[in-house]
Amino acid sequence: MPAKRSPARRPTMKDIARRAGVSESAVSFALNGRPGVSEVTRERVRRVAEQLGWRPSTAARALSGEGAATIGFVLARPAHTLGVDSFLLQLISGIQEVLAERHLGLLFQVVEDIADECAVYRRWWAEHRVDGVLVVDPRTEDPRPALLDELDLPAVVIGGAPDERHPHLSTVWADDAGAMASVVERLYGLGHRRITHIAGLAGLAHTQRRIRTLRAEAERRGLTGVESVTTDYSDAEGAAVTRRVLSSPAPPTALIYDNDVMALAGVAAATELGFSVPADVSVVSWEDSALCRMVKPWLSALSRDSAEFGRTAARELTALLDGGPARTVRVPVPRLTERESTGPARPA
Amino acid sequence: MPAKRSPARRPTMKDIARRAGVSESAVSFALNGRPGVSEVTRERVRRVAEQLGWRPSTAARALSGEGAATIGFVLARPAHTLGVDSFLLQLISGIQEVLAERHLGLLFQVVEDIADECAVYRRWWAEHRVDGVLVVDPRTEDPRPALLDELDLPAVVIGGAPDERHPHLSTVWADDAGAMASVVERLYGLGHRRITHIAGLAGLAHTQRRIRTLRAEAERRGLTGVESVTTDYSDAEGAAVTRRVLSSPAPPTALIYDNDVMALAGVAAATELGFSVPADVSVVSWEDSALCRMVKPWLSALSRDSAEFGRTAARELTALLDGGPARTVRVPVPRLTERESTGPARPA
DNA sequence: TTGGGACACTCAAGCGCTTTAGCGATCGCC
DNA sequence: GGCGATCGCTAAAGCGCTTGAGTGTCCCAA
Repeated sequence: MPAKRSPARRPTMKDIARRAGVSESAVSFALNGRPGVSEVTRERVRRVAEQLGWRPSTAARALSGEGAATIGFVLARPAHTLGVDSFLLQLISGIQEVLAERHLGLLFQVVEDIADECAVYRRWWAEHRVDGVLVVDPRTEDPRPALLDELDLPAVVIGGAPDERHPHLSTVWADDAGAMASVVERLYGLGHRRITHIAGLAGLAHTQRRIRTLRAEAERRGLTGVESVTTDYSDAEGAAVTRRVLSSPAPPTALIYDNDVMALAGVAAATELGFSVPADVSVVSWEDSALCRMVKPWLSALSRDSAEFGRTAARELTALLDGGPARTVRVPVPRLTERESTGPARPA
Repeated sequence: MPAKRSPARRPTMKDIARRAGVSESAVSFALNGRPGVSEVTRERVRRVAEQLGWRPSTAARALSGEGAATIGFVLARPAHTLGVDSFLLQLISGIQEVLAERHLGLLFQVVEDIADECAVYRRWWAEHRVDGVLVVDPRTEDPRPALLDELDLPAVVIGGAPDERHPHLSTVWADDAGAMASVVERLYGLGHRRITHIAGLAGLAHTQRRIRTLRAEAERRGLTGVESVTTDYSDAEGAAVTRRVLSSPAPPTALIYDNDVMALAGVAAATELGFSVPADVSVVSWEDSALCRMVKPWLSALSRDSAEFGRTAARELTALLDGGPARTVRVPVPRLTERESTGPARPA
């Protein structure tokens, strides 16, 4: 009978203390860079710890009031919506980069809706699981800021507009309004007068910002054939809306899609209807990813650095954890990368 | 001066004990469904706990030897590779579904390479952070199983082939070999004799399985114009390889791509070279996602239920955590969904 | 009537770490 | 040379929970 594998035991501070010939407290002081031990002892303790491969137990740390060294990230999207999303993974990898440096863990959860998301925050808080959270997809009517405020859970909202009512939350956002204005400006310059914006989820704050800006820009120029249509971001709805608006008596000559997936589906739908891109209709994707260069014509798109977005958000959160003040930081305005899907409007 | 917000305090078992007029241990017994308290006391304690909104502190639990109620997931991929991957998010959402039921957290980390991944496992283990891990992208020469064995960390390998050398690991896998055989069978039936397989990363176990099977199937049929080319899964390499093989003197009449992104890029590249799909060349994508129906022609693809894959893996892991035996489970063979990108080979 | 369980519960130790209080020894200072 | 301050360290409590070892009560069999 084979001897039961002796599972490697994790060394504790007690082991270090014994080996170094000091008390546990001395070890704690030494390892945490606190005063109370001499330099030579500190060095010795450090060496022993290193040698033993010691790592602090997060559980013990958390229990003695040090925090869980973990930050939380909840994604409230129905599972099937998660298909192809370049933004998200990029964002997460950016977040990770920053968190990893500080040895902070990322607790990740996917839930169905905002109510579930709130429940998760409550649970995490009660379970002592996270020190702070990153909030995505801020809504127009959003219960989360108030909740996080109540729980006193440090948080940064990704993609939200600044919100005075919750001074404890940091916000990292891109200037959608500015980007939308510049896109309209450009399309207008190309001669486009009828523009349809195939937007994302109606409840999202940035969707509303884009819609409002589009309307304002249209009014400013006296355009009447401009509208926004909200969708669920799926290729199916993107295609459906495209077909609908292009079949109307006075179809738009330019389409702005709130993500790359819909833009792609939209181009396919337009082509099927006999519209040529960009000769008959110009297309702009509000998300630049590999997808945009995977179809002909290449899609003109608003590009932003999603990973950097994530890094910025994570940095703000760590600043908050370090006791810094809540801030609102704006990442660079997404820029329009013009490729092949945009061109001059066909003269009426 | 506004009163400092009194941060809500989390109730502890002591609070419950006081309110219910029993000892802490009684509370523990009651709440954990252990014998030692009467039904009426148990019920009373439960009510008080509920009322107070109590949740066990994972930190305390973990410290008293109960495990961290968390499972780990490391993704070893260079950040820029993470662009568009439908499989991954689906997989994760499937995993979540199962873990959420059991209130298990998912600690997620993105790293650069396998060495880093191993370091993360060691750290998590030493820090008491996770009870088990899910391993993806198994390699042919993979240091991870041995490490996890050494650390005695329950783990399930996703997408690996069964491995007798590590009887403590569970494995969840799809039968790539069978799927590849069926694809070759079908293409052969359509008259294709020269087939190129644009594979993924050479180091991945399933890449090798597919390559081996393709070679075997070709030999069995006496085909000589069959080869596999490994890539990094990116659209760029997918397109480049496509251009190269289609420019050769005897170009293949069928292309099998190891993911949807490359298939898409491949179709675009082929079209640019003047090849018509499927008239001149058939295309199969080894991944079915919304992408495959977003371009014309619609891509024929191997479909599998990635979310279910994730659920299965998570279930195996929880079984392992519950003390169950390591197992090897096979998810259904991916099936070829024929759409518009495959057709009869043009007669020589 | 009494001894022995079974039951319902309490006590206290312990998980690995932080932190406050305290205790000798050394040091500076007038 | 005596005093308090400082230094380097130890002892011990506490974080919230689990758990094995009691303790007291009640009931039944002998």
